[in-house]
Amino acid sequence: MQIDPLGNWRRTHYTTQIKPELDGTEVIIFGWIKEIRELGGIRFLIIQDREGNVQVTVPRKKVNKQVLEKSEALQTQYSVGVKGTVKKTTMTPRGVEIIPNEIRIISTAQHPLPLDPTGKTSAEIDVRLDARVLDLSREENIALFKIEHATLNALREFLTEKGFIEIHTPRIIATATEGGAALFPVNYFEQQAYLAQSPQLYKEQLTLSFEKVFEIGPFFRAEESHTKRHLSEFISIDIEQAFVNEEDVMHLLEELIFHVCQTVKEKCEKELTVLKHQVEVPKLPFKRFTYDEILKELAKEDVEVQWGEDIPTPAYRALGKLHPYFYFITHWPAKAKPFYIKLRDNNPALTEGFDLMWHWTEIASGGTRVHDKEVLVRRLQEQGLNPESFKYHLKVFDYGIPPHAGWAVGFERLVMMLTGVENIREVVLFPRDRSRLTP
RNA sequence: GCCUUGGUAGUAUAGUCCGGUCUAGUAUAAGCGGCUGUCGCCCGCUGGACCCGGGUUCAAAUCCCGGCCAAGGCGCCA
Repeated sequence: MQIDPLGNWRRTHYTTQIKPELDGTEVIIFGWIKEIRELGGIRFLIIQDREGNVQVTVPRKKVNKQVLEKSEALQTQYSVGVKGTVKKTTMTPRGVEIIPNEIRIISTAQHPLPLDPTGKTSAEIDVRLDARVLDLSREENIALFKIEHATLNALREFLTEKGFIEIHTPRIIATATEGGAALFPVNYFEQQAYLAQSPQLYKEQLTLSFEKVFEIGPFFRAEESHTKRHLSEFISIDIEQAFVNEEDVMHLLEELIFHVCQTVKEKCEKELTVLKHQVEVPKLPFKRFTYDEILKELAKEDVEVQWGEDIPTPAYRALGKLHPYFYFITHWPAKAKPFYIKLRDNNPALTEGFDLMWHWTEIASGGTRVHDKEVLVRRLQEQGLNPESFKYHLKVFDYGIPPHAGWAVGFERLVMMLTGVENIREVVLFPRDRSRLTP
């Protein structure tokens, strides 16, 4: 197969910009052959680019020899450039087609492809992830990741508007930041290091200088999880703010969720249609339930949870049926929250920590933090952690650390909510989980 | 890590319970041919598969054992 050079051809229009008003105009489009419908005397080519697709019509007896030969050599997934004349027509759904004057085959594809290029036969997630780049070229996936892009923009726009400064904390760390989740070890020259599980301690420290900070970035958990909502590498949206408490950051969080839902609903109408999904803009304020209230509700559903323990997944599923929307769970017991979460002044058995739930999935978690060094040391010990391992963190508390609060949102889980996708691996370009390290 | 289910052409599936006309069916993708208005085009033809190893049996895709792989659930965790 002779490959044509790109040469001096440059795209004049995306496929979606080909409109009936351009009737008679010569255009150059680039894209991939998604379908070929051959009717003998006439051949229809569906060319897809990242914006959509358009039909190129090749009437055998009316086109030149070059076009005829090239169109006969085409196979699905070939990358092509088409220079042609836009023709207004009533015979396509879009009301336009392109009659080619010249076709360049820029890149070929080896058949059989690992996935059905037309998408008529859908493949399983494992097969799709093995051929991920090809999978990502499906219009559903392009739509999905455009929504992710819009979500990220909306997040940054909102937090920046609220006066937060974007930061980047280290991914390579010396010790476990907060206990809890397992870490991936890394060889750091002659030292043992780990991949960060969260920016928690760093972002808290930075409230001393920048007061209001946020970070959007990947973190790593070496957990054995095998579920539709866990990854070994995931994106966390973290904020931390000085001189505020739990209530303030919960308010900020619900406003952020509202803003993101509204923005995506407005700006991604086309993408949501492709995904056959609707974003519901939630009503403010979100409902708030205390841990005790949740336990009582669960008891009514015959789901018993030992007071002080975390809520097990089946119990969350039951909760999701009772509350199919966003809601906060507050007043968590001290035992169920990490050492840096502040205990309530009037009842030290409870914390000023909260979770944001969407149906049965935990979307975010946060709270007021401990900013008293002595309390922090005591809390570390109570949770079986060695204060010596946290000496660099604790030192910062001698420099005038302000009272502060913050939260972290699981970005992929937020995107799942926005797109209606049920497997977290679908919303990650190249997901990492317990058994997947490639591609 | 534990539990459950599964592994059949490139993809998705039927067949597996109850072993034998299974020479393994179908759809889609691919190749060839036909067709001038398709839009999941249509029609005809062609090629393409039982995860690996062992066992039981006259006979194994099918039953048994071991392994590998996957999906999902649980725990962990966000």
